[in-house]
Amino acid sequence: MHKKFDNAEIEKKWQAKWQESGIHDVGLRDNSKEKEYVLVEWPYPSGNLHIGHWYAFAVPDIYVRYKRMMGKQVLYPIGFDAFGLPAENAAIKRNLDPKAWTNDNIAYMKTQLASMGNAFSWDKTCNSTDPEYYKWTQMMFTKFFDNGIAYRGKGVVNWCPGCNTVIANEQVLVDGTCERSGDVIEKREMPQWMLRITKYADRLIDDLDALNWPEHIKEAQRQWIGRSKGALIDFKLNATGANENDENSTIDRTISVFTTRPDTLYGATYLVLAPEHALVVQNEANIANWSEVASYIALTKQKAEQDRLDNTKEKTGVRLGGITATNPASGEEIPVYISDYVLASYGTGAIMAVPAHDERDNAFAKKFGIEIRNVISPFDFETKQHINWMTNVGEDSQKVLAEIHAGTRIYEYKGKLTNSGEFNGLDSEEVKEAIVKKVGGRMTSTYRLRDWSVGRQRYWGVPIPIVYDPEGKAHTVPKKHLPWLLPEDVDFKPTGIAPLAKSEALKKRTEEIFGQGWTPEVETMDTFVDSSWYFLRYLDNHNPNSLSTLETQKDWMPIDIYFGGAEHTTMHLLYSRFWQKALLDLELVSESEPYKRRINRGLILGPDGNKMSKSKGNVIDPDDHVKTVGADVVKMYLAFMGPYEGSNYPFDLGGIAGVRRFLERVYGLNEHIVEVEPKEITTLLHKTIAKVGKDIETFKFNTAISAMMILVNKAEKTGLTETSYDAFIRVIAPFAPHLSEEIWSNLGHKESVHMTKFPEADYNLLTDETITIGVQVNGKLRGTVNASPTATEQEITNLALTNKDIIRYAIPQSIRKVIYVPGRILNLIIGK
RNA sequence: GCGUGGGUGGCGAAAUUGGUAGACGCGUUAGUCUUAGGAACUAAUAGGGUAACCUGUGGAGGUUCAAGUCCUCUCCCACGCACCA
Repeated sequence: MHKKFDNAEIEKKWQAKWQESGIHDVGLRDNSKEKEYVLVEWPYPSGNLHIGHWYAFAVPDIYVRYKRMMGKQVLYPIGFDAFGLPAENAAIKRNLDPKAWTNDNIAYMKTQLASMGNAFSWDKTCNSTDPEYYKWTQMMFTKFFDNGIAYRGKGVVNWCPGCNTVIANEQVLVDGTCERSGDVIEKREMPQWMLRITKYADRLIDDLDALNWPEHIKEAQRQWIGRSKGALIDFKLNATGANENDENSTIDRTISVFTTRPDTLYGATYLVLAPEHALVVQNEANIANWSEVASYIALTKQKAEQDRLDNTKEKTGVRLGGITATNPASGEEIPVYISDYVLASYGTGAIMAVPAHDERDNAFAKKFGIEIRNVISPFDFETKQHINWMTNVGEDSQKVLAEIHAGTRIYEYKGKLTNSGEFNGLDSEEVKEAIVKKVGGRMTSTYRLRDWSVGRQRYWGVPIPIVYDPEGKAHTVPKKHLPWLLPEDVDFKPTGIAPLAKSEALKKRTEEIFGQGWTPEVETMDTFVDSSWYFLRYLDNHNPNSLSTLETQKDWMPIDIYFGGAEHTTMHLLYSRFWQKALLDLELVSESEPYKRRINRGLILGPDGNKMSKSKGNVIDPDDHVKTVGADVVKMYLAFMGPYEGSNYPFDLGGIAGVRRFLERVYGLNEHIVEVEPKEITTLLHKTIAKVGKDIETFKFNTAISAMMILVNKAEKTGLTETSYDAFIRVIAPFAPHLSEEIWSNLGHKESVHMTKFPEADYNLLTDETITIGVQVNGKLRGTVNASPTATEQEITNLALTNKDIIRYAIPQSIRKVIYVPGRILNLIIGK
């Protein structure tokens, strides 16, 4: 029976009562309860909540409420990651104060968040733009600086010549132009504040093993860090031009390359340098075709890294005229090229190219007519055996082998060395170190991961707490001067110099504190810094003396479960893990890993199947739906759409009415209360309790809801006892917190339903009296039989053979074999 | 291009992890009730076929008594790729 309910009224009433009684606050530590720290990624206050925020916060709230009803003390905080580009852009565009814009947004979003009715721990909240928050961000930065983790390095940025400033990747259009000025963006190397995350690369990979994360997330992190083991090998450079014998020649006579395949050294028939490689510019005088080289370098600066690495595109490059290198193994003189498929940021920015055994080198060598020399053979000449995969090649293996030996087919695997002097016939894996030793190289690892560039030439961020003495040496701002406040007398319109450089107040403050001639750092921090430690501040958000005490951390850390978006898999998650480890080394935290468990939620797409974005105009505003159908319905519908951890769902409001109907039925179920209910209802109730609990633990809220629907459908027909209804309301309470509270109170309870215990399933009540078993004949389903769960194979077979659907296919005499899977299926095999 | 995930009815999905494919919900169709319905209730609903049956989980092969699930190859889609957060 449907019974309409006034969602607006119910929500208002209970939200007020919850707030008044403070039942969602965590309060002080309760030693009688186990702790559970549930973290959701804090939002950027962009202006208003969209449906993605609901998905991100309201659905995990089911888990939070369930855990509380299971007797845990649960921390479920929320805050705002409020520094960032959008505030600054809004400020530039509409001439607003970024601080006011941000604070207005936060205030509005807080009221919207309250309308969700989540069990947020509002007593533990924070905001990255609050000086009481960012003073700790600055304190940690100064510690990092003192310990060599933060340093002044060099990084590549997007430079817009039109705006005369650095611009974000986001502001670069696909064609490589600036979204604001339309100018072609140039890659420019500039001095940058960096954090030495690469020093932690091995720990970041190795510590993944112990984490209870989905394997795919761990793997994505491993790939992102990209550890590869190989060798550094020096090649001698020769200038064959006029300057060769010049004492004053600036030529650097060796170049170091990184390779994962030192075993192929004899096959290195040329070298390739990244166009940005320092040696190229330094050797201008030795390079015969300098103008050609220079124009190629200029062209490279306009290319995105992704395009440079695109293997489907034709390789380009320029040979350095007048320069050669000596292969340290074979002693041969080989040509040197520059090409954009080699990146300055990876390895040493230079490679030895082995075109017979590397696809990219092969494509390049073919285009430039360079010798391709086979040095690894998949054929063992001694034993006359093909090695591993060769035996599986569908083609004529003799032909394939001949092609490999002739250098007309690439072979990228291990094998036996050939054309490699004294190493011929040896195993490619075993010979690596010997070759490296012969040429005076060394084994090492390199990483795809680069140090984290944290400085930004922007206004709306945490000021980097560094000042420079009159000699230009950097010093940290002492702790007593923190927070090192963001000045407000700033014009942040882009003019080519950092906004903070225009602040008189900052300049004056610096001189007053440190003395004449001292100048402030004018860069602010990347916002990923703020979100690298916020979960620590939640724990101790009012503490003026510590970012978070070790005692508090020991209570709550590591985070039991971290819900977030897949887009943060590599960057945010890696940065914050690094931050935690860096803090551990400084003895500021108690744990080496911040997140015990991580779940990436699916992505809610716009109705058109694209990612929601304001520019595409496909953003769904949840407020209207909350008004018409209610917060419980919106929340439950989102939970019902599909598994939480999973794929992407185009948001379609069509189904929301079904959830509303369901809740109306739940509300009307009190009209079906009976003195005695059928046993099957009791069984079903206990099955539902067990299933809902299990599904919440595994974030399959969708099937939990479907199980509750099945129970309600049944109970409406047969009736249920008040005890059962009472239990069911507690089961649904985490999903529909407002309505369940209303029903609970109507049932005469004084205490909040959310303060009660989640029901326990009685395992004695879980077994059905009869089960249905599918009967197959030769693997095809031909009928079903009903039997007791304890029936034997013989009894089931006998039943099947009296069933006329089945007997048509399988007469007893024809049965050759019987396969019985208890409680599931019976397969009768007939025939010869 | 590289990395990660995914492809099952008209739609969102489920499938006890190798065992009755499509639970649950939306939508649709027919009927009931109603002054009325964009309400509620009842029934049907993967496709083909009058039926018996046959076909069916992106595609092609394979393993198995049995494949959405395992193996090989392949096509397509989404997300991330370091200054958006």
